[in-house]
This record gives sequence, structure tokens and C-alpha cells, in this order.
Amino acid sequence: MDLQSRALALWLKRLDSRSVLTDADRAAVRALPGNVVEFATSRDILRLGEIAHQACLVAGGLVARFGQTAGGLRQLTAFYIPGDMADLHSVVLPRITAALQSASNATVVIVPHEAIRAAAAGSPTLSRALWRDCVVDAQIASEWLLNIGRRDARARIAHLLCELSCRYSIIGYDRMRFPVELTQTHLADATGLTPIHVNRMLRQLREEGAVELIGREAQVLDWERLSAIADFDGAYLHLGRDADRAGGC
Amino acid sequence: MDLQSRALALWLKRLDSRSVLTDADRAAVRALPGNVVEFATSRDILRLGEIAHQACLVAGGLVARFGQTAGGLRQLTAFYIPGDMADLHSVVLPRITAALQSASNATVVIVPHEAIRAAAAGSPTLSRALWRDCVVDAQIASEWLLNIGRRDARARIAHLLCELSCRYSIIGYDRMRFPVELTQTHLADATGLTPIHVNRMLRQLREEGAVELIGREAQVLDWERLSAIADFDGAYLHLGRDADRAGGC
DNA sequence: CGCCAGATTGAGGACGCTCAATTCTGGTGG
DNA sequence: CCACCAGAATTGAGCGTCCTCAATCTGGCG
Repeated sequence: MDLQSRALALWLKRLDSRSVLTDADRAAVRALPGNVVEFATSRDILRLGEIAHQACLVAGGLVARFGQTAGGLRQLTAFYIPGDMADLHSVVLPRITAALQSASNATVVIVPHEAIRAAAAGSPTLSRALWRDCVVDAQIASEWLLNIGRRDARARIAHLLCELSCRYSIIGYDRMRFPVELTQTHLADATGLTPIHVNRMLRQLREEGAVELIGREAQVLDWERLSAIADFDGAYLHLGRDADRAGGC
Repeated sequence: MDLQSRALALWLKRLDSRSVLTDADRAAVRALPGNVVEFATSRDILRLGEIAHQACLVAGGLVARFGQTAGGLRQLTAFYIPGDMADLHSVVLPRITAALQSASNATVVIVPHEAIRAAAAGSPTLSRALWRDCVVDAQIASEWLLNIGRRDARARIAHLLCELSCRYSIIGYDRMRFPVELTQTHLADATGLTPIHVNRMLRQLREEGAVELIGREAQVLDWERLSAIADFDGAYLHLGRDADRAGGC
């Protein structure tokens, strides 16, 4: 199975776990055309103001959405891991108001909007599944708002790591050890902090025995402690119809 | 024309301005069933964890979406003004992970999900318009992230007021004078600040000749100055296909 | 071996928070 | 008509979290 099929399969699995799809829907998703593009670290994938004609399915690495103030301060507003369709929203709203960049070396499958629109137009169930995917994305943004607006620095970072843990766990990683292909500057831009302060908070989390960042991976030392610090409840991630029960992740 | 028809017409106008709808779509929206409910200030409209079976179209007043930390700190994540379908997302994702509350006395039209789903299933164009409405909501949340994460207190408040100005202007209010049916505590919860600090920043904005809050209205004293302070660009609001040009509002 | 990006640590400063008190406003009942 | 009250707005003083500036250390790579 090639890279593109694998990425589509991952995405389909996600859609399938949250929605009721028909066999035809599944076939339509698997048959989606696209071509694979590699991006080095910190490359623009979509620029502000552009009109998108294709969507970006992440196949490897990490992709980030971000905004910027006039002063050049940067705020990451979403992370996309393999199996995420990073800008599915552009299918219905092609004018880009939040740019997309690779946070690490990333492999992306570029899928033409036309193909997605055609698939959606032919099936109310698939159409609803795509819509739902966008809604989950929005709910994650809402949770980030709570995180940045009302939690202190240590909790913000802990919360972000909990989220990544849960999201990586459904694509096959260990919940206690998963990739964090981000610099501390990225973490800072995602949490509304400075890299220096992120560094200090990471040290504290390590010294408390909560998490540790080693190289490009996170090692959770104590999930209970970490999620308590983070005040984390993964319900907003809507990880599957079953996982849609309260609590946990 | 009764209240419900008026609210549906407002919402339809919004959908229409951003999407290409057929006459049948328009008729379907206008024919949506529902019943009108009044809420006093600070009443729960949707509670956390609930499963929604209907959506809430705001007809009057102001409705807010919010999250809460374990410590009880509150973060507003969206405001909905008349003509907004406050929880359209619940049509495809009924489990509520962010509660909904009236911020002022509010009039809401309760529309059964089934009716919306039926209308959407029958028309790819309408389905896409609804999906798009959710996407715009998400982009507003993204912009709030940038606002809270990377702007100082004064700019955050100015930005929020600019957004409200633009959004109220498309439902018939003057861009220089529009309702702000919010307490300073609400503004604080929306911007991740304390009410005390909001108060000080409002005073500063007034003294600078930017905006003034009088009673339950905002009076813009100098739009240029205000939007400069706010670092505001209304493109993210996607106010109509035409207004989808850069800059302005 | 030198270079560079990223991580780490230190010291001082500022923005926004906490605690506390006072004033203002609109609504209510006597 | 006025006294009263609760919620909201306003102001002051002191403090703490997080920022800024600056220097050093580390690891990967040409």
C-alpha cells in the first residue's frame, strides 16, 4: 500500500469512527485522487489570502495552522497529525484566513477540492461526515481558547501534551510515549507563551514526575498527575462514537 | 411577519450571502419549524454533556458559548447575535462539549435537528451552506485564539468590539453605534482577562477617543484609531461573497 | 572543526491579577 | 415619591506570573 492510500485509510478510519458511512462512501474516500508532496521544516503550505483549490491530508510529520499579528507575533491555532485533513474547511471556504505551515518535515497528500466536493455531493452521509470532521476541529479550537484564556502556563502545556497523547494514540502510538515534533518555540506559539517560559514549565513538569520531553518524543511519567495538572477531559476530541462517553481519552 | 420568520430570514440572508443557494433551498430554510423561547439573563440554554436534539437560532439578545476549568474559571468561546444559529454544529455532533448560555435577555428559536438534517440531505447546495456556516464559526474561534494568545489587554478588547461592530452592521445596525449587551465580566471572560482590568482598558480606550461604552451600547469615536489599536482585519468574518475582498469589514 | 538552531539558565521589569473599598445604576417595595 | 437593595462599574494598592534581555550550553551537520 502506498503512502497516499495509507493516509486516506487513516483519515477514513477517523471519519468512520465518528459517523455512519455506507460502503459506497468508504470506497469514494479510498478512491480520492491526490499527489504526495514533501515539505521541509517551517515551509508555507497555504498562505494567507490565497484561494485554495485542494485540501491537504497529512501523511507524515506535523502541520500547524497559525495566525499572526501586525507586529509579527505568531499564534498557532491547530496541529494536524498524520490522518488529519488539515484544511478540510477550505473545501467549502476556499479563501484562506489562517495560514498553514509544516512544523517538522512533513509529507502531505494534496487532494483536489473538486474530487471531495463531488464525493460529498453524491452522498448525504459522507457529506455529513466531512462536515462533522470540521466541527470537531472547531471544538478543539474552543478548548484551546479555554486553555489559553484561563489556565496558567504549566497547565496549558500539560493540556496540549494530553491532547497530543490522545490524538496520537488513535493512530497507533503509545499513550505514554508519542512524537512531539515541535521546538519549544512552537509550543510557546501554540500556548500563547514565550519559549523561555515554556522551557521552565517543561522542567517543572519533569521535576514533578509528570512528563518529560526527550528528543522529539514525549515520555509520560505519570498520566494521572499530568492530566490532573492539565485539568484534562478528552471528550472534546470526540474520538469515536464509543469513546464519546464522558471522561478519559 | 412573526419573530420566527424574521429570525430565519436573517439567517437565510447570511447563508445566501456566502453561498450559492437554489430557490428550493431558500424555501426549505424559510419553512423550517421551530418554537420561540425566551431566556432571562445568564440562563443555561445547553448544558455540558447533554445530547442536543434541536438547534438554537438567536432571534433577539445575545447568546454565548463557554467552557470552564475545574477551578470554575469561565472562558467564553463565541458570541451569537440575532440571525446566528448558535449551535448549528450540534446537528452533526449532538454531544455538547461547550455549554450555551444567554448573556442578556435572549429570544431563541428552537429548531429540531431532524428538520435541518432533512433539508440538508435533500440538497447538496444547502448542505454545503450549512457546513460553511460552521466553518466560519471555527475561523472566528481561530481569530479569538490569536487575539487572546498574542495581543495585550487593550487590543483584545478593541478587537472584540470591532468584530461585534462588523457583525451587527450586517443585521442593520450602525457600524459606529451598536448593542453590547454584556457586562464587563462577560467581556473579561471573552478576552481571558479580569473584569477590573477590562474596566481600566475601557477607560483608556475612551480617553484615547477610540470607543465608549454607554449603557448597553458601544459608541465608536474613531474607527480608524480603534481598528488600528485592535490590529483588526475583518476578512475572517467572511461577510458575504463580495465582502470577501481583503481589509475593511 | 566551526557553525547554527535550539535548549537552558539568570536577573530584572512590566502587565495584568488579587484583595478591598466606594460609587453608580436600575429595579423593587413600602 | 423615596428608601432600599443587588448587581455592576470604578478606583486604589500591592503582588506575582510571565516577559524581556542577555549569556551560555548542547547537538547535529557541513
